[in-house]
Amino acid sequence: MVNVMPLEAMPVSPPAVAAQFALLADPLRLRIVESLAREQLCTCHLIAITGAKQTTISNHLRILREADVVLGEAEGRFTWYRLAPGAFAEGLRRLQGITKPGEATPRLRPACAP
Amino acid sequence: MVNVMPLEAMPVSPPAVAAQFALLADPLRLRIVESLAREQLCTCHLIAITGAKQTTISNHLRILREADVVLGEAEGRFTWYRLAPGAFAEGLRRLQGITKPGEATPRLRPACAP
DNA sequence: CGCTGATATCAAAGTATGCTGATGTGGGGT
DNA sequence: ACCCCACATCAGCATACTTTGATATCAGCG
Repeated sequence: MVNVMPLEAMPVSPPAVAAQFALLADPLRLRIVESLAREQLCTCHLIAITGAKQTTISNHLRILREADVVLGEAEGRFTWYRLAPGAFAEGLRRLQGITKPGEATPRLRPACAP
Repeated sequence: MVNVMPLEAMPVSPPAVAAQFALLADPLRLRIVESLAREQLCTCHLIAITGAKQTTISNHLRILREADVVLGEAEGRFTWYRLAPGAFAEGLRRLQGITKPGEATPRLRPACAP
């Protein structure tokens, strides 16, 4: 038996989720992701939007591509990028779990007897 | 005139939001935050839960404290930590904006005429 | 067919980040 | 008063990350 748990129910280990947040932890990469969430764009657009150098943009796009959160489709001389479906879904779920409680956090255990 | 925009409506610049995601970008820090989202804990609990060294935990708690996402309350020899109210709220909003569309991303502009 | 523009890749450099060991502090129990 | 425990701080090290300039690729156009 390898794994009978449905994908959605399978817990994602902290390292994997942290890696998703790490993708959003850079200001420039965050702007790229937020831009691609609105519309498809090619590299040159992102260069114009962000004001960053071509090499820098290309680098971040590779990072996002290798993390499977953006998809690049070569079309002639251009490469159109868009957000991968379901990208950051797990990160969103975890963040909702963190923020949700809202109420005062309970103190469930006595001081220091792990 | 200085600023008449209500706090909730004021846009948060990418660097500030990226900094929030950066707090969650480390696996250990993510575990700490998720633990504190459930219940108040003191340093020794987090040491036991995570298996990390005291110094490491203390370091991350200082980072989280200085970012105003956790609150520490000294009580005798112990320091009880809890998530600050409203912590990561802006990060959550931005992530919802990124994930929300769901549908296929439109291609709004022509190739490269910024 | 050679040139230009869009983009990817690579190596170098500077900076930031996390972990660790040593050390300081301060409360509580004996 | 003394000692132990919970916790914080600091400096050093190793590693990872971002940016940049140089260079390669590759499609379309004259």
